[in-house]
Amino acid sequence: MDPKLIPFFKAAVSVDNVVFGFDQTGLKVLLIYRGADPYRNCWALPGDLICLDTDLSSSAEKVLQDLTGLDQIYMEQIHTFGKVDRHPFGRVFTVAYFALIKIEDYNIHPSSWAEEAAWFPISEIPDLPFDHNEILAFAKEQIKTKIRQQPIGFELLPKYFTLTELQNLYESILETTFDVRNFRKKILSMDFISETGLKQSSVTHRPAKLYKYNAKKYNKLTHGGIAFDL
Amino acid sequence: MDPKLIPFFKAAVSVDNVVFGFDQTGLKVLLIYRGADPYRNCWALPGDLICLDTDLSSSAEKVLQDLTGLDQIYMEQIHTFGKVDRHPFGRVFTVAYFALIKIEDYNIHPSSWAEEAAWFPISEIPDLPFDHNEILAFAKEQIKTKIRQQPIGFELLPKYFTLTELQNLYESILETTFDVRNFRKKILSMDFISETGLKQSSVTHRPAKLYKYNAKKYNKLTHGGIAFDL
DNA sequence: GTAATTATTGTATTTTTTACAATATATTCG
DNA sequence: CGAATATATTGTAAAAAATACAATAATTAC
Repeated sequence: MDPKLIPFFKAAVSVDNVVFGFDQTGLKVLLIYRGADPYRNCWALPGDLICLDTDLSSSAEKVLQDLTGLDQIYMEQIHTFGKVDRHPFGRVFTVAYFALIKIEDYNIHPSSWAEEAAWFPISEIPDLPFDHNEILAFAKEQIKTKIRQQPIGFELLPKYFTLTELQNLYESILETTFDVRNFRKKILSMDFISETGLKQSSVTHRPAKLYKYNAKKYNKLTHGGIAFDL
Repeated sequence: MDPKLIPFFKAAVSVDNVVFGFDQTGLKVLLIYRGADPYRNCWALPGDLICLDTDLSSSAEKVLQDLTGLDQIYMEQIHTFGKVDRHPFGRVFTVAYFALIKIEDYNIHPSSWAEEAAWFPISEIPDLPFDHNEILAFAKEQIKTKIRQQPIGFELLPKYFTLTELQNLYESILETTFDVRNFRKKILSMDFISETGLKQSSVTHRPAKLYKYNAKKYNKLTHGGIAFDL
């Protein structure tokens, strides 16, 4: 390598994942308990340095899988953070991703140096190391924008869900409320969720119909240029 | 440094800027003619490796200024590209930014190793080195999305502009056409462009009124939760 | 003053959004 | 079995926004 180039090739790159989940009590974020320096014994976003023989997008998946066991997850890059002093060990740029998962469909297995993993309500996030609070705030804004424009909310719900659950999800993420009738009219008019014929069971009141998301119909719609917008 | 960490700290990070401009003939992108390896004597996006003592966002500005003389420009991060083999000299991650400028307000001064700088129509971009064509395609999509949701189009127009120019800008970027009456109604109803009292001069036909963008009004609007959307 | 060129404006129709409350279906308990 | 409880489901009228469509106005060049 040309000696002039050497000082440029001394950076590390990491990936930090903001994994969102949703249950009846609202939006959650997955944090791990760090069993490695720096910031050992802190809750933090699942993230790690990248091996330089692996593509960035593959690294994002690998980091998440190594720390939590999560595999084959919807992930999207959101932003790269690169303040000089953000990492105590040297110059580390971090690429943040967000992921959306159906909590009940996965067992989280903390591994590698992640000693624990747990879901934290979005409103009860502790102080996190590095610039992780900033990353999380960024991700939260991103998911708000995104969920209004693309049907990613379904990634957070079980395969079969009720319209009330769907509305709760939107209200929770967007921090607003919708009129029940208007919400249903709008969602159903978009025509990419369909009835399953099934109903809720083991509830102590009128059971709701179960619906499912129909990605094919959405794709057909968007190919015609129609945008999802709530 | 812990010996285990050494292999991670061998990456470089670069910034690549997609600078958009606009004139009567449409949307343009600023390219530079490379006078340095690799890909010497090629047109490419203005981009360079980052000095590791500088924050990422400052680096983006610095790289653009060093290569083109452009300073104090509206810039926004769009995506980070990190394929293993994207750079022949080693593992280089690149953070792409887009910038919007009023072509006539700036003189471009290619400097450092940029031998020339020139505006290329968006539809006539040559084959570019690295993954620059991919980056540009990404930026083009981004600007389409963004311009429909935030009043960034004004960054591309002179301080005083006609409604026809504004419409041409939107039609050019969104690759569509709007009805003249409806476009004007919508833009004016948003109430953040105002008449200047001035008119076009030295045109060989009825002169158009000149308008200006009023950022204060837009900010007042958005604080009330109203979104710009075209 | 006539031709050429672009700028500007209004209205009726359709579609979408909004606001608002009564009825339906299930379980539990007495 | 009936009443109480709890949530699910549905319709309509009014307001706002989007759309489709073409005639008139202001300037310069000849």
